[in-house]
Amino acid sequence: MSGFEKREAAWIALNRTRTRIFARAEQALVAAGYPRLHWYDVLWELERKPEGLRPKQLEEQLLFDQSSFSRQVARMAEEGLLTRHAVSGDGRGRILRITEKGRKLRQQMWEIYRIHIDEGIAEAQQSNAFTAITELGD
Amino acid sequence: MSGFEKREAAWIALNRTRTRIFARAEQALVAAGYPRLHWYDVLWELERKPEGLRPKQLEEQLLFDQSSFSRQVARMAEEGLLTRHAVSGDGRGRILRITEKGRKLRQQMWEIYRIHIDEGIAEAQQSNAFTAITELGD
DNA sequence: TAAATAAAGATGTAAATGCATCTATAATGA
DNA sequence: TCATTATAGATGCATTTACATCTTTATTTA
Repeated sequence: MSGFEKREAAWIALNRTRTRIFARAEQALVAAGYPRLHWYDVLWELERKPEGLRPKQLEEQLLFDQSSFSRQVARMAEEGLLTRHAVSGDGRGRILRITEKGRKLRQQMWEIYRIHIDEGIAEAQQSNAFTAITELGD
Repeated sequence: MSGFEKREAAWIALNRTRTRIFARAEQALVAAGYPRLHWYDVLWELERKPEGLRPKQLEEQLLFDQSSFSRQVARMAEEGLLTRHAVSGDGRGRILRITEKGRKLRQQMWEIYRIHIDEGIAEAQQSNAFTAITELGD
């Protein structure tokens, strides 16, 4: 197997595992009446930075489209999950901060999300989905 | 590190790597005037099954939403990438088959996609993104 | 410093998505 | 066999996405 073929096999395993876990977790979250994982990701990044983050930073971190994210932020603010503040020293910018409601929601979502991470990774491991990754060599 | 913490770390690495490669590949495909990867995936599955596949099978395989996929298939058929045939013995069903145009497009998309797989997996490897996966234990 | 350029974020609009529901056919079972 | 239930796929409709563009403020440069 060539280097590229190994990397290709690793990609397939990676992508499959990720897609399966992601789909199951989202299904469970929606079934429980919670938002989807791209909202979770924003809440999590904001929770780790109590001083707040600018939309631009989050877009780059999470690889989100700028305009879609602008509206996502507006929706999340409407739901009371985060607040948008003016930035001292840059009149163009905003600082996003998570709210208590946002923290609580993230925690509740995590209780569901974690189950699917745990089960999904264990399942991938048991079915040897990761051998393509461990056999990449160096 | 507990078993769960290890699996959680593996998930984070997995998800990050997948997201990065996926985003870069899609960006490159769109920039080159090609469709996105969920079209690619359908073309690829169909190319591997010359006898054709039913929408239901593809939905399950690729974890697509039924109604969205129904319309995606219609768009792909409009573009001449696949054909929809009646199924003998089941008046409800359809059989999807890739066309020559579909095969050609998949090949062209692959030439771009493969670069990002190769680079992205190599990069992840070099930055030790996979140690969380190799250290999962047994 | 004034003009030109860049950067951050918002918004108009067309297309895509996803839930609920519908239609048509198949399978089940009383 | 006829009525009930299940399955495959399509569609109405409201929401979300993403490209292009716009507005506002900041930075650069002539």
